Amino acid sequence: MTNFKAYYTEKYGLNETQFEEIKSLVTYKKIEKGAFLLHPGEICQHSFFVEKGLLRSYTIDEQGKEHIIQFAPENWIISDRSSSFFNEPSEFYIDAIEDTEFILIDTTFIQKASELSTSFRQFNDRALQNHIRSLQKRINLLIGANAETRYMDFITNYPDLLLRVPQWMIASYLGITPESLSRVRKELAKRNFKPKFD
Amino acid sequence: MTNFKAYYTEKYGLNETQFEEIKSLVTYKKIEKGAFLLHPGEICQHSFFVEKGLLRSYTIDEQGKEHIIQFAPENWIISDRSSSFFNEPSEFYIDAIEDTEFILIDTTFIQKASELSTSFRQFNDRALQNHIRSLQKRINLLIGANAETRYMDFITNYPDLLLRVPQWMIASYLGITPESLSRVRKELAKRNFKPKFD
DNA sequence: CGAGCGCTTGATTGAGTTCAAAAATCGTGG
DNA sequence: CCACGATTTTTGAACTCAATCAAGCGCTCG
Repeated sequence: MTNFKAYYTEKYGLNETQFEEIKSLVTYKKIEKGAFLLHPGEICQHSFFVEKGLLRSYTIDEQGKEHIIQFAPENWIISDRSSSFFNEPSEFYIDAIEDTEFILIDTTFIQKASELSTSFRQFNDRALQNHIRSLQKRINLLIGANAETRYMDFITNYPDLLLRVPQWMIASYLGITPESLSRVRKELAKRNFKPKFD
Repeated sequence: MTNFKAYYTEKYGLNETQFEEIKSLVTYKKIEKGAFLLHPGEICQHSFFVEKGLLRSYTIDEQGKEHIIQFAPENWIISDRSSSFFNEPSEFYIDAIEDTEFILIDTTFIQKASELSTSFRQFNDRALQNHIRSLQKRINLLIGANAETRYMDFITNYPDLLLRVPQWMIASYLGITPESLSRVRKELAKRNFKPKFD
C-alpha cells in the first residue's frame, strides 16, 4: 500500500496512527487485465484507489458505443460517486486496462470517516470539488474545442497514459472515432509535432 | 425570502429557529436584467439563490463565443464552486436574464455552517453530488447525442425555461449555433412535435 | 416609426463519421 | 523464439450533420 499510504499521509497530512486506523478498514486487491469491478445496474459500493496498474470507467450507449468517462492510473481514485451517494444503480462499467493492484475502499467507510474526522471530510470535499472542476473542464473542451485541440489537451495533461492506453480508448475518451484520432495524429506528425518522449 | 425559506425548511428540514439563524447571515438583493454578479478574473465569493427571476453563468472562449454553463430560475442556486472553493479567479460571467430578486449567500458562511451543523453539511454534500451528476449527464449528451436529441432533452428537463430564455441562449447552452437550433425546431414542427403547453 | 435584435431561411463549406480494406502491431502457443 | 491469428492503427472515399456566411423578415422598445 505504499502509494496509498503516501497519498493519505504526505498529501493529506495523516499521521502514522491515523493512517493505521484507515488501513485496517480497507482491503488490498489485485485483478487481471480485462476484469470488471463494476457493471451497470449494480450499486457502486466502493471506491478504488489504484496502487499499480490502470483502471477505467465507461458507459455503453443505446447504439452500443463505448464512451470512456475516466482513466485511473497509479494514485487515482475511481468510482461512481452518484451511484454510491444516491444509492442508485450505476450506468458505468469499471474494468482493468492493465493487471491492477488497488485498495478497495468501502463507501460507507468514507461517509463515516467524513462524519468523525474534520480533516478527512475536508479532504473528501476537496476531492469532490476537484471532480467538479475536471468535469467542467471536459464540458468546455467538448463544447468549444475540435478534435485536434482535445487531443493536444489530453497529451499535455496525461502524457503518461499516451504510452499505456490503446489509441481507440483515447479516441473514446475524447468523444471522436479512432479513425479521426488517427488522422489528427497524422496531421500533427506532418506539422512535425512530437510528444516530448519520442 | 419565501422561496428561500421554503427551500431550507421544507426541502431540507430546518426548523424555524435554525432558519432564523441562517436568515440573519444572508442578504436579500435585486438586480435588473442585464446586470452582472460575477466577472471573469474575480474570485467568486458568493452563491446566489434565485427568489424570483432568472440568472445564468457563461464563459466566452478565445474566439469570442459565449458558452452558457447554467440557467438558474426560481429556487436554483448559482455560483462558481471551483472559484469559491479553491480561491481562484473565476472564468465565468454571471448575469441576469430577467430582473431578478435573489439571496446573496457568502461562501465563508457555507463553509462555516458546514462545520457547525451536520445536517447543513449533509445538505451541502447532496448539492455537490447533484452538481456532479448533472455535469456528468451533460457530458454524456455532448458526447453521444446530436442537436435534436439535446434539444429534446432540454425541453423535457426545463420546459419552463423554454418560454423565458431567448432561443440563441438555449442554442449556446446546447453547444450548437442559433441557426442550427432554428432548423432543429423547424424539423420537429414538420414532424408535428409540439411542447405540451403550445 | 425606424433601428436593432432575434429568428428564419438558403446556399455553401467543412470537420468528423461511416464503411471498407490494407498495413502494422501484439500476444500466445507451438 | 518464431509464426500465425487477432487486434489495433492507418488510409481512402463517400457521406452527413452542423457551422458559416449572407440575406430577409418581424417584432419591440426607445
